[in-house]
Amino acid sequence: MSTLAILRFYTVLVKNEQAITNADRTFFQLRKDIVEGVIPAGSKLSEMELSTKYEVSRAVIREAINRLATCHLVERKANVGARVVALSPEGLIQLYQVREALEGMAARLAARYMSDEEIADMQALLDSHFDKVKDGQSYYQEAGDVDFHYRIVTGSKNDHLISVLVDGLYHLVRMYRVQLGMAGPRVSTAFDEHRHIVNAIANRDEELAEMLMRRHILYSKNNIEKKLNHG
Amino acid sequence: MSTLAILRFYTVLVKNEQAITNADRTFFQLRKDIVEGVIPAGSKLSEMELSTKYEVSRAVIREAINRLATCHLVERKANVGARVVALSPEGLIQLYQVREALEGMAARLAARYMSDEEIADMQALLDSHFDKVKDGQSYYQEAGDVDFHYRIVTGSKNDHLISVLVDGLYHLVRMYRVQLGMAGPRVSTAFDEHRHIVNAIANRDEELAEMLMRRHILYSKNNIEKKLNHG
DNA sequence: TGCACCTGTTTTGTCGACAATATGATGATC
DNA sequence: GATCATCATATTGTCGACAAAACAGGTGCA
Repeated sequence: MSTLAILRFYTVLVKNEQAITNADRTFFQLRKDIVEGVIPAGSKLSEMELSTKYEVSRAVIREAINRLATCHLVERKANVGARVVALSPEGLIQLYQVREALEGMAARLAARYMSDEEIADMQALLDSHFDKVKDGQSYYQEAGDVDFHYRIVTGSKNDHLISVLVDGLYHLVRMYRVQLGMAGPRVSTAFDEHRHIVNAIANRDEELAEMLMRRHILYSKNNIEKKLNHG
Repeated sequence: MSTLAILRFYTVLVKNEQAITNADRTFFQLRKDIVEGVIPAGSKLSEMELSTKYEVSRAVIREAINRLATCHLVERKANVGARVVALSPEGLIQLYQVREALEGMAARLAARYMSDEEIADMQALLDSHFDKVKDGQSYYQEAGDVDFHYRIVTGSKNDHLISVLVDGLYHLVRMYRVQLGMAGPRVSTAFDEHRHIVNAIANRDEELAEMLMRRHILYSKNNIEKKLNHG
């Protein structure tokens, strides 16, 4: 995955997040460093060390770490401290199991609740992605994929779904992608799957939309598992 | 719902939680008070006020409030403070949409991963519930329902699923049940549904287990909606 | 050698005080 | 009378210091 794609991804995912307090900024920075592996997976987070490194008080670090714990990016133990989560094949499988359930439901609800305008926008987005993919600019695929999934999830109009996925699981997904280095390909096939899902949503076919989304994520999981085993 | 059932519920849900730090205790207490309406839904949480009331420092209260925010029981705004979530028909519907997705997947995974012994235990549990329901001790139904769902979720062996549901959504579900006063009935029908789900799991029929669980939750949602509108 | 215990050090948990921001009331201006 | 600016108040954000708990190293004993 190119640096440009990473940047674009971040822009998409973080577009509505703005840091107000110092704790916000520290949280965002820490999250970025963990996801991108600057702080290694499985390593211990020392409050003192981080407070000197990021030039804020321990209270701010503690708040940031607590928020990281809510995204499941770190795990805290009382009187012991916090560790960055470890990446494992089992963890990846569990992550995709939850994605399948939640994003499947998101697609169903998107078919029910998205406005005609939102659907049209998403179709236009897909068209522009198609042009780029056709032109060989496949490095946009990662960002395009994220953009697509992001729109479906927000289209569900379900606050729980949105927050669990966007604030939580997606960062973990990205952490796996970046650190275990899976950029795809699966470009063209995934693109067709996106197209089919949007069509189902446009037809207001909830059942099909959910089924196609679940398959899409299942395929994606299988693809990643294959890479993990053979690569 | 009787006080006994409430107590039993809590025992089940909280059985593996033990308070280590002061923040733990305060968090549990605050969560209890919010779920049971001692602190009213939609009300503002003042850090100073709570710190005097619960006799701990503001830092402890802040940590507790942060954890409440991760369960979606309160919402924080920077430089403004935290409010207890408001209960609304829309919120209830969204909550059950997510439950349907997650617990459906949990049932599927339970059919895949639960050991024969765990399944046998669950069948025995259901038998004992059946005896009690038959004897007219229907006040155990609520606790029995919770116990059943809890076992399915943990049976999925999926840490994300477990934490999102057990640490998060279930408390919100309980908050709706307690404060909008829905104790059932639906006792006997729900019981049959439980039986069918366990049978599907015992047969290792993932597809059926998920479908039945989703219907079970959907029925439950419809039942509650009906109560909200007509009662 | 292996295990238990004690002790000094390090790290986390908790506290009270100060700084920065929002809130609400008061008054001025159109 | 309504709207906006200003200021006092109250609340949250941040900090540094102390208390309590875990950790590591060494010592004594079986």
